[in-house]
Amino acid sequence: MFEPLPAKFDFVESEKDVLAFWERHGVFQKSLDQRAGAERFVFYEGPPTANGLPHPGHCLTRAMKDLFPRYQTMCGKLVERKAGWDTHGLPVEVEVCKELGIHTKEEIEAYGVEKFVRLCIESVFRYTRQWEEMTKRLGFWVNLDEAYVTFHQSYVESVWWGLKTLFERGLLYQGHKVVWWWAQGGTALSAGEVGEGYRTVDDPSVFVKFPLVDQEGEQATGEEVAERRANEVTHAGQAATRTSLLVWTTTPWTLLDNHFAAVNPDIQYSFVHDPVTDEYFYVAETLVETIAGKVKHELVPLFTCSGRALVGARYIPPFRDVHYDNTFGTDDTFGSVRIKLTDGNTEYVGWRVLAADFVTVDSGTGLVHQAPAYGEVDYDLLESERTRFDNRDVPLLCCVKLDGTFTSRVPEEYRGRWIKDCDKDIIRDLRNNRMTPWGTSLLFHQETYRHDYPFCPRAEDDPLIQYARKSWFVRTSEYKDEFLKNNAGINWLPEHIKEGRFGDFLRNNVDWALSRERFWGTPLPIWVCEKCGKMEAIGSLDELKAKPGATDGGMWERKKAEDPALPEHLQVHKPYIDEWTFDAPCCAGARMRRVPEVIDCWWDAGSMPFAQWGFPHRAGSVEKFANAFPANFISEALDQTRGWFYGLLAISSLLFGNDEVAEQLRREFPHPYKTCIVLGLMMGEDGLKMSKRKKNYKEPTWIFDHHGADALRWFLFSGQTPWTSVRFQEANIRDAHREFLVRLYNVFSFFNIYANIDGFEARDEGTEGRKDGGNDEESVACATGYRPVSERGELDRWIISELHRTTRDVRASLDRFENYPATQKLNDLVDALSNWYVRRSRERFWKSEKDQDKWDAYNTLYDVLVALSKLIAPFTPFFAETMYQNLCKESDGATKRQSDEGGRPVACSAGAPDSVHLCSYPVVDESLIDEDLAGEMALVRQIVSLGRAARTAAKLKVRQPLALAEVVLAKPEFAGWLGNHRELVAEELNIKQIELACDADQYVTYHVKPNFKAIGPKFGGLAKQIAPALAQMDPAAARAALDAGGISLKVGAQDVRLTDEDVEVRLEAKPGWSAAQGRGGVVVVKTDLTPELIEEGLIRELIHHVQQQRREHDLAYEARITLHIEAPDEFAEIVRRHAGVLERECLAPKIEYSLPAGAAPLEAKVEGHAIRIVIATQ
RNA sequence: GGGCUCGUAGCUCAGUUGGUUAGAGCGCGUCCCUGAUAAGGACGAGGUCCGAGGUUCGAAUCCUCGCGGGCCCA
Repeated sequence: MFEPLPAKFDFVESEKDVLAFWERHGVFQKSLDQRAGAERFVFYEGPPTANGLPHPGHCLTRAMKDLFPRYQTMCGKLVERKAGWDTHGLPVEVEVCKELGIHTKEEIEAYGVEKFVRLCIESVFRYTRQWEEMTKRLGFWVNLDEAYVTFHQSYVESVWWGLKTLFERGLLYQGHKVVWWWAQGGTALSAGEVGEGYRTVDDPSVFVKFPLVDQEGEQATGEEVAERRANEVTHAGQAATRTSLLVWTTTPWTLLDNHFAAVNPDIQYSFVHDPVTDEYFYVAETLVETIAGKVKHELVPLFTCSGRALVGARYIPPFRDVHYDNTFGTDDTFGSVRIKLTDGNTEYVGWRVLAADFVTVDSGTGLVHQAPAYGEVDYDLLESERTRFDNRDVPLLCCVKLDGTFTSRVPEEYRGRWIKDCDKDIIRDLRNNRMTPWGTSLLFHQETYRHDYPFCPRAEDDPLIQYARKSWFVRTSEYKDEFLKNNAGINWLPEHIKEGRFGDFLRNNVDWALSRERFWGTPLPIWVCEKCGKMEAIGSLDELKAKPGATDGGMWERKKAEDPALPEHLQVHKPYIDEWTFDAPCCAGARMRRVPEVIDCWWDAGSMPFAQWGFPHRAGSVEKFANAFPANFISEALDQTRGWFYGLLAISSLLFGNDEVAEQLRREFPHPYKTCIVLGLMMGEDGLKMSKRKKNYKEPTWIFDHHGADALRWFLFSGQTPWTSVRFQEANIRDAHREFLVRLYNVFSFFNIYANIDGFEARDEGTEGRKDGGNDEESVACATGYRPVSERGELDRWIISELHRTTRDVRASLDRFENYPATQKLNDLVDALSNWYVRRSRERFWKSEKDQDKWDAYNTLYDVLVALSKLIAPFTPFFAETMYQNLCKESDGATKRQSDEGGRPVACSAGAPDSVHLCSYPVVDESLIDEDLAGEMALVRQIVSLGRAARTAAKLKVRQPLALAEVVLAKPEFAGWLGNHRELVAEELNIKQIELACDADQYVTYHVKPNFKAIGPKFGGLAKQIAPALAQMDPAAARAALDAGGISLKVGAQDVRLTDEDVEVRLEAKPGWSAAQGRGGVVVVKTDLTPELIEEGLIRELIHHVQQQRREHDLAYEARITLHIEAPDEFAEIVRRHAGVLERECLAPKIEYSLPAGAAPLEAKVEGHAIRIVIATQ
């Protein structure tokens, strides 16, 4: 007996029961215990940033993270799944600030960093709870109880360990980074914030002369330079000394810190004469006319040279006086100082021309003023220039203070003023006061320029400026090649990420800007000597405390005493950690103090492979890490490419990619992940980003309550490839659910109903079991009427074969981490099961005899359903469990029947696992796959489909029996196949006889068409001409030739011989026949109706009405009835003749030809006969 | 502005190493079935595979350019 299924199955409610069942029996834990000691399949959880509520996109990520671990577990692997939470960073601070109604750093400090940080911790916990609920309800099995948390002391100390290692290897250094700086607020803004603040504004646009320094006496370097200088003299003679670079900028205030001018080495520059002032300029050749147009007078081009010929040229900057001091301990100008290069030569530190690829001729002059403190590309250029010098000694020129005002270094009129306010005065200065050595104004031209420029989103009137800040970096660029090598071995899905987005990012690697001038993050573990600046990295709190003279002044103890609830983890956070100082080893009496910065929280997340275990400080962490490194599989959405995916790879390559690593941890690339599935971003219903405000998606909890977790999961897995950026559509969830789960449920329910009616038992001790010859062990099949598949009928063998074909395909797909094709195969199997196997087998289940054929049907359907429950378990774990429990377990938990891995039954006493998730994933038994049978059945299904189309065309409904259909097959070998299944086709189409037409010329015309896939490679250019040549042949002759071994053709001058595989015979129905055509052939239906056929049709109609009545009366399926019928004599006569059919079909052993008194009859018209029916139970 | 990616039926999406009737589900139309039943099924209509060039015997598929959407970075 199987637990009867409710009339209305509630997927949502049943999922809650399943959740409780898993909880009660600790199934997740059992699934791990069961694999203790087994080979591991390592999974890393990318910690969600817990600063917002989860949305359906997060469900996709978590569903994917669940699917493959479940599958691998069922395949016998040990798959530990440690949850994690990303808890640090600006988003958390912003959230807290919103609640407090503050936003600047000063305001936070005024509020109190201690109080602020405690609010951050609380904020993090509030959201993790929502995430945990979603995680559980979705069925994502992950160990939440032992989740790693990035703010935990052990985690922070692991990160410190990594940073200390890198510091000691010289890979962690302090430098500058150009950020978008909000001067009035005194803080840098994140990219997101900057993006919000762009506005269109008019800025000054100035064209300024940078007079070239007479380089007489200097040695021109390179032929191109020498040629240029010779050309100058040729064209300008002595006047060549009156030459300037023409430079363009929209930020005049940055001119005070001009350091270089940049040209593109690969574009052409013109040397032009300005007849108005009688001086000479260099500008990009393509811009000469534009610029001449601006000043409304001619500029005469004299010769051109490449940018390369200008590189190295020295010039006088407009504000040379600003840096005209003893920066280098000399009294000379900045521009005439030469310092040592790494190659032993010397070079000027500034005010010369550099080559830079980023220079374009889109606007300006093709010569770009460089102020590295105020522009990212400018700064990068300085950085790359610095690598040429010993000690990278080139200074950064910066005469602007943090608050956006000029320092005292600049001319008096600008001192202390807001830089943007100075633009006008600077321009006036350039026009009126600042002159070239030959006495012309430095300002060549001035206008306004309309462009987008960012403002502070919190203070609309404050323009942001690019500004270089001191910052800590990890020298990742030195490991670029290692990164690329590592990446080369990673299995990326989709593949293009590897060389595309991710590969590009790696190839353009720049040093990781690690530090953040914020409060809530992992503190940078660098302590600095207050006297000499010597630095030291610390790897753990214990290490810190053990330092000579280490103390925090008793702060922690005091605070802890004040409030015992103070979380211990805060010991390693600001502001507490900042109190710790210790004796400087370098300078007597000096203390070591921590730098103020915290680090980028992406670094936290990227340290997760080792930090999740507290490596290397915690007991046992080294083993744990070694056991789970690298990961077989990770998966996150596309936006993580430069976030987590990069962080993991970079940190792992830096820390574990070299020979110094302990042998236990040494791994070949790739690490720390071998396969990475990159998910598409989920869009809202309107195709835009999901937004809580716009309500363009449904909350996960809403989906769970209305459709269920399985429905959502199946939609996510089967709706599209996972890297598609899918539009969230609620209707699609409902559809996916109906198409697959409801259909499967219907089959399951069908089995449940009839198995119980017929008393089919998976465990039937009353039936003598029989040995299973395929199993070595003393295994016994003990289901009702069990016999091996090979002895069962064709339909049974077919569906079992389909089951194993599907199993093979699904396993292959999942082994490749491809869920989408796997779901399609499963869908096909359920379709085949429901719409062919069950439909074709219904009679076998319904008939009253309990014969072998019936038991075969039950055993077959049972086996397929049990296997399906396991096959779908990783995808839809809830419904899989429901099916499994019902099919395989008594309600008391006893075992019904167990199969071994090959699907062969073993002794009942073996005991089935308690949960489908403790079972092994079905394995393929190749011996049960019959490819020929599969092909035949596919053809039969197609022929049936064509037959139905033909009937539809003739307007003959299936209830009306027909005498004959002719099937004309495209390929002769099909005939043998179809011949075996004639009865099946006949029955399905309700046509008495199916003929295979050999000579079918009366119904169809033949076409012989080339098979391009075959003839293309064979004949190349000739292929195109073969098609018309074939078409001209007499099709009959062509077919005859084919049978004789091949067609010989003359194509042009060439003789061509085509064999069987080179051509395809197509059929087309002739007009006038009720026929349908497909690739397999043509089906022609004889439409003549005989009186006998019409009579049968009438009976079918009658049966239809009787069955309708049974249903209306809600009769039990097996209830016997008496049929009362009142009909015209000729109709009653027909009924009498077919009483046997009625008895069988309607379970109506007794037929009365009068109506009982009092009953309200059904009145119907059957093909013109008015009849009245009453049914009564017996 | 740069990089990556996508553009296929009314909608949401597949489309295997380039091969000649380009698929699925939903929706729509016509109909069937009714012992799985507040289900199920059949058949049909619907496509210049974003546009333009190119490579090739052959292009939805490869290349170039353009248009439009998305993401990341400026």
